[in-house]
Amino acid sequence: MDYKELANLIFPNVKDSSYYEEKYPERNLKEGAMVVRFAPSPTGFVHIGGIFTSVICSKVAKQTDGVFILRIEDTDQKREVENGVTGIIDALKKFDLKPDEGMIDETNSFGDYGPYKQSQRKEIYQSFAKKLIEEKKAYPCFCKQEDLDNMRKKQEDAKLRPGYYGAWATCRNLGLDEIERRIKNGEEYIIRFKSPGNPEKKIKHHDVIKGNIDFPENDQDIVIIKSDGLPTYHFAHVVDDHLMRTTHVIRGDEWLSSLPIHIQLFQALGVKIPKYAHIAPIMKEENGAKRKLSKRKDPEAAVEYYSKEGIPADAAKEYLLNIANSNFEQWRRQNKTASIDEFELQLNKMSVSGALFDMIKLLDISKAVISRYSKEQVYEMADTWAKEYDKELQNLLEENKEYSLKILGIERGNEKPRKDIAKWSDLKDNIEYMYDNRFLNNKIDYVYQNINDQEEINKILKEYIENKFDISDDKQTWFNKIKDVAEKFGYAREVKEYKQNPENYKGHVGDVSTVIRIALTGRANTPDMYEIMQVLGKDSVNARLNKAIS
RNA sequence: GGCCCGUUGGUCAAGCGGUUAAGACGCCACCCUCUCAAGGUGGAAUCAUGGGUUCGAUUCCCGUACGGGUCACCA
Repeated sequence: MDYKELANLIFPNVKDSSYYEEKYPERNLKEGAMVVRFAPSPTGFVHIGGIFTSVICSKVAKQTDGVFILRIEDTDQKREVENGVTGIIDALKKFDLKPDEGMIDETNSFGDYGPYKQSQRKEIYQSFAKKLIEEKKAYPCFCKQEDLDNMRKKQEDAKLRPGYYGAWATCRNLGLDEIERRIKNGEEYIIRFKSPGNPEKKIKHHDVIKGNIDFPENDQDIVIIKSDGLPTYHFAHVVDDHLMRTTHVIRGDEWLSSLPIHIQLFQALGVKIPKYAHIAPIMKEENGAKRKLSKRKDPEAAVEYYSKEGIPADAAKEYLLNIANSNFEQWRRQNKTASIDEFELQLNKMSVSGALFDMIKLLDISKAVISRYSKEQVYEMADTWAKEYDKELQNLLEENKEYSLKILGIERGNEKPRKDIAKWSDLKDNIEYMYDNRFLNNKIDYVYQNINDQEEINKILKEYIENKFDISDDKQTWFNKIKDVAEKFGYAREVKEYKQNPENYKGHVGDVSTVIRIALTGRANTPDMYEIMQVLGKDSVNARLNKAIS
């Protein structure tokens, strides 16, 4: 028996690796085009870090006329969750991240380099594992978990580096006959890579984000094919990214330390090593300590959170882009209405260490993003959100769409649009009082401010509604009339006038307009009152002020 | 513990041997103003630490401290 026969004994029915090399040829792309992939596991929880990686991948692919692949890494069937792939696809859709190749549902994909789900690529991995066995670069290992545990214990007791390497790699030296006998005997085994590494030697690596890093060579005989026939991450990564002709592996930096393994595997296969960009995770501060955003502890780690709160996907993306390249903010200031597609992301400008997640900053960005939307866009997005999360808001918006649009249009589209909505869940409180059927039928708790004598208030409101208010006034006339009311009752027409000689007046026009505002809306702070009256209309203004008087 | 990586205001961060150490969020004050939001102006606030190298270190080197990652038939 020789190694070729051994390889045949282990993988009798797989194609030669050259078949796959031909099937998935070098891509014919223009110079500098980047082929990248987002490769999550379908474990049932889409982490914002995944969206972060995807945003970066998709951006970089688009910028270079490259390819953005969605590959599903489901080689661990124990952790897999039902509809996990669908969850990932839906999450990407929500953020408008469109892969150029990859999975489109639980089992189907599009693109010429598929399948894009690792469990469907079993034979491919086995083909390459077979090649390694033939070349004596991999071997079957019969060690049981128990054997490995014992070995580890001995190593620990002797204060040695743990692991399956060198002299500890007992199955490495098994004779062919023994291997054959044990396999034919039905013993369970896995395939290990026979590492040629020497930890005394260093390998040099240049990471696109992290820069130059030197590692000791790997000497662990890592598992490449598990007992269920599926590959481990390390092997799947190398085979897939080679066959998919990935140019840049963009992934979380928790992978950085296994890089020596990956490089070794690429070399053993005799194929080109892609460039790597290891991104730092998004962190969270807790009791003074930094840690990765955790799916168990931090609601904002879940993509679901953003949907629930009604934070627009655009806002989350801008925030993420801002974490990725801090010059994004500057670009945004100079290109206020441009699509983020026009921003050029640079991988090598990304931070080497993880940024703390800052909800306040996100919300600030979100306010700016929403302020740029047209009233129609706001309507559509808010309504879509409300359908799922807030029926009451949905009713409000839909019972009179034209009217709702008018409300949403207040102070929108100006030079300096309002920035008071950070998320759709804020909206109801922002617009609710504008609807007569709510406002007029509900009991309103008027909390007046500087002027709070009810008689005085009634005098002001009556004067205004009976003698002054005219819906057809232009803004200047409208405001002059409020000043008239102020003057009539002993309040300064101008705030400045009052501030100079406060003893001459009971107050100023601002106090008077506040009375009207509160009577009109039930609140002290609102957008521009003139616009509000215009939207409400004559009858509503009348009814509201009269309601406040009585 | 071994191996990697990192440390500039409260946060995100520019910076690449000589700078008054940008900018943004947040905070404070003022201005604008019919309220609020926005906007404008200004302010407080930073180079972890000890040694080198250098005419000169935030920047380069070494140590220390602190933080992060990783050491599976998980990805």
